[in-house]
Amino acid sequence: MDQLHLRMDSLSPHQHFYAGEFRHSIDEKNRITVPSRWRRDEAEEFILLPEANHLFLLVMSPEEFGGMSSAVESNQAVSAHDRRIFLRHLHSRAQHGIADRQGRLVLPEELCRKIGLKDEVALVGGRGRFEIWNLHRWKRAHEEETPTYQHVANVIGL
Amino acid sequence: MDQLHLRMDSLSPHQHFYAGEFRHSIDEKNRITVPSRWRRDEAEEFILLPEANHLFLLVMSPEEFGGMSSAVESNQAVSAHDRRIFLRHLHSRAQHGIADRQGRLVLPEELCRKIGLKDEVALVGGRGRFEIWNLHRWKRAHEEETPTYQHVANVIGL
DNA sequence: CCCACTTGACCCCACTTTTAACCACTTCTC
DNA sequence: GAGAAGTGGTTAAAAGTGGGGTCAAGTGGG
Repeated sequence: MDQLHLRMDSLSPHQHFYAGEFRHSIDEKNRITVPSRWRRDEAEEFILLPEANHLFLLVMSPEEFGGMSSAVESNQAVSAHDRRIFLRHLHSRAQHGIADRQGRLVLPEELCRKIGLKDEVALVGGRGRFEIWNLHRWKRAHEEETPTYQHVANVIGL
Repeated sequence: MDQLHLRMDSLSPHQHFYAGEFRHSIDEKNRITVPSRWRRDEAEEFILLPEANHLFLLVMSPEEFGGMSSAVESNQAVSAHDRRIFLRHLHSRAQHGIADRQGRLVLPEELCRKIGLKDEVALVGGRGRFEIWNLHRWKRAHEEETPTYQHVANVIGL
């Protein structure tokens, strides 16, 4: 199983970097502006992937997602059965998202409800992907619960 | 035969994937609308392949099916006899399906009955193909499998 | 063997709902 | 102060859905 971890970490060497943390508001139509520094071209396309227990929303490029998918698919450390199940979950949880010309991403209603994205949210940079958190939850995880965050971070490999 | 499964999982040389899970209704004429994001071009042609024990219906492009077929054919890990049997099953189970101009796919009556596709169904994305499930069965399967997903997900770092 | 009738597939039209494109204004940054 | 970034709201287009009409293939009877 450790090989899987290694594989995911090393998959896209050319990966785009999203640096920093932004606090934006999400409007009544569940739109959120992607920070201008994180945009690459107009009419940008993203894949939205809620974290397993709806702690935050992962946002990445389709290429990144494709790489993730094929990394799982070709990983021989896990049984074929488990890979099938996992791939099904991965793809079924993922959603398409397209930014408008103002650089805003429209998030599905259901996703926002489950993750608790309303009013103020935090956009947290990462490698190849960034995360959208409920602001209060982010503050808690980041500032107050640093050890727990550290632990999660280690698992995630940030 | 397990090697064959392995092989089928790892083919898809092209990167096209269907992201997300849609809950649509199937009408009285057994028509189901393919989500617009999943459509490639007008008058689209699909291959319908019921899963071995009628758990769900696999839908894919003819090219994908061709690739699947030839991958089985050229797999040297399985005896020629087994390959012949498997190929015969594969081709006998497969059916043609064409979408109308509204993007709806008409499913054969018998297939719907066997798989239990009526009223509400779930369209589950995948790599190079998507699946059509009876909604209740999908919910059950999805929830039951979650622990396994959690396990793998933690390792991968989602 | 041909004709009439039945059945079912397919195509198109009309309506409803959802989505995304666009415009205008405010705020922030340099 | 100017330009870029972010926000709010309206409008137009596309997606989804239901139903009806038409044509073709299949079937049975004369």
